[in-house]
Formats: sequence, structure tokens, C-alpha cells
Amino acid sequence: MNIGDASKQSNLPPKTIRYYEDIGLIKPLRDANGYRSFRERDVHKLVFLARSRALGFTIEDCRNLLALWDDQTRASADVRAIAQDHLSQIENKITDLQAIHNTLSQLVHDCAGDHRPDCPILKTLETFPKTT
Amino acid sequence: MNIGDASKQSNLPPKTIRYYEDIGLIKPLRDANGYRSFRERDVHKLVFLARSRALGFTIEDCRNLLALWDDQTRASADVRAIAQDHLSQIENKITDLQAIHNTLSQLVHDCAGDHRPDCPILKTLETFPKTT
DNA sequence: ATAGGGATTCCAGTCACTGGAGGGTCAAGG
DNA sequence: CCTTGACCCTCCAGTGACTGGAATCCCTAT
Repeated sequence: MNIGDASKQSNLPPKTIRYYEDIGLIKPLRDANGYRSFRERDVHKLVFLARSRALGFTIEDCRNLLALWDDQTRASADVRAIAQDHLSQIENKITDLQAIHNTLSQLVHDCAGDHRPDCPILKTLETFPKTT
Repeated sequence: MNIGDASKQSNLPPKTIRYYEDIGLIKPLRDANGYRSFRERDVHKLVFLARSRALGFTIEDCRNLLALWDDQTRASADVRAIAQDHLSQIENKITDLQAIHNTLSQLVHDCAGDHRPDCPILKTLETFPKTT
């Protein structure tokens, strides 16, 4: 299977697939003409990668998850640890974003948004304390 | 004022301040010895930048906000538009992260996390549909 | 004179791709 | 047989917003 079909099956752009080969996440074969030749196993890995990335795992997370996936003797605890760690990071990020959202939506709410030069948003950006 | 003091007052690392000068966000003067010399106005801008960045505005947003801040005749509507746009992006991001959080916490919950090789997390990464 | 702490520039690396140039390969139609 | 157009290849450079490090210079105090 050529890269175009692998791309369609995995929903990853060809550029990204080549990049994943570059950094050693997949190792497709090569045809005589130099074209990459993707086996079922390669496509399966690409699908796995697409989904892991969609859940926000980093490439290094993915590399570890793939290694565990390949390893028939892995302990599920190892996988769980990676996922749990990632989950905490997501929770922190959501908390941060919600704080930012609160501050910013208050600002937008307070702003008349008319033609006058007086703007509470800019005023606050000058003066509000770091920890709000 | 030297860069070290400007750094302390704005809570930005010196490297970042030099970078902000590189990309034209601030224009400190220079002393005879080549050291950057920060006026009140420069430090004020740095504080503004630190706070805007902490609220997640991009550098280009900040550039626009600073221009508006400098412009005595600006309309508050212009500022509000940037903030409103940014707010929508934050809302989208929170929604995405919450969906990811739901999926992932379910996975972690389902996973025994013991020494056995059977792992529902890896299984799901192979098979769950893109739009969950 | 020397030691330290600060300042300078410039180059390179991060993360995860993405865009583009410049070229080779293949199947179908004229 | 030739051309067209859709693929495919590699390699280089750029993104955003810094950050690290090397090599060097400046200033102050002992």
C-alpha cells in the first residue's frame, strides 16, 4: 500500500506519516521504485498514533505507548501510569484555562465596546495582579 | 534601568525581553556601553506583555493590543473584538479538553492497572472511533 | 590584579509538524 | 511513442515563543 492510501486509512497527512518514519515511530518497507510500502501492521500503528495524538499524548508518550503495545508481556499498570499522568496535565490545563476564561469574560463584559477610547480591558492589562 | 531590573519588575526572563526587542515589541534605549536602558514606559509595556501573555494572547494579539494601547484615539470596540475572539478560542479549547478528559478518565478508570498484560487503554486506542 | 556577577551577540534547539522546490514514477489517452 | 496529470521522492526552511549555551565584554569590590 502506498502512502496515499495509508494516509486515507489513518486520516494522517502524508507529510506527517513521512515525519513519523523520520523519527522512527514506523518502519514501512520500500518498493523497488523507492516508494514506501505500508503493511497492515504499519497502518494499524498509524491509526493508533492518530488516535493517541488526538487525545493529546505527546510524541514521546506515543513512542512509549507503542512500545508497550508491541510488548506482549507489558503490565497494564505501565500504560495506566502514562495515561494517568497525562490526565493530570489535562486537568491542570482545564483549570488554568477556566481561570483565564473567567478573567477575560469579565473584562469583555465590562467593556462598552463602542467608539469611545476608554477601555477597561487595556486598563486591567496594565494593572491587574498576577494571581487573580 | 538595566535588563536585570526590568526583568524583576516585569517578571519576564531577560532572554524573553531581548526576544521581545528582536521582534519589535519594545524599543529600549542603549547606554554608551551597549547595555539596554529601560525607561518607565518600556517596563510598563513589559508588564502589559507579561499579563497579556499570561491570559493566553498570542504575540500578534499583543502587538495589536499594544498599538491600541499607544493610540489615544482608539475605540474600545477594537480591543473588545480581539478579546472576544480570544475568548471564543479559549472556550473551544476548554470544550475539546473536556471531551478528551472524559474519554481518558473513562479509560483510566476501566484499567486494572496491575501486572497483567491485558490493558483496555491500548485496546481502545486501536479501535475507538474518531468522533466519540 | 582578580574574582564575581552582570551584560552583550549569535547560533542552535525545542515540538510537531507544514510548505515548497525540484525532481522521479506510473497509468491512461491520443 | 508522447504527453498529461496524479502520485511519489528528498531536502531545506519556517512556524511560535521562547530557551540554552558559547564566547566575549563590562563593572564593581577586594
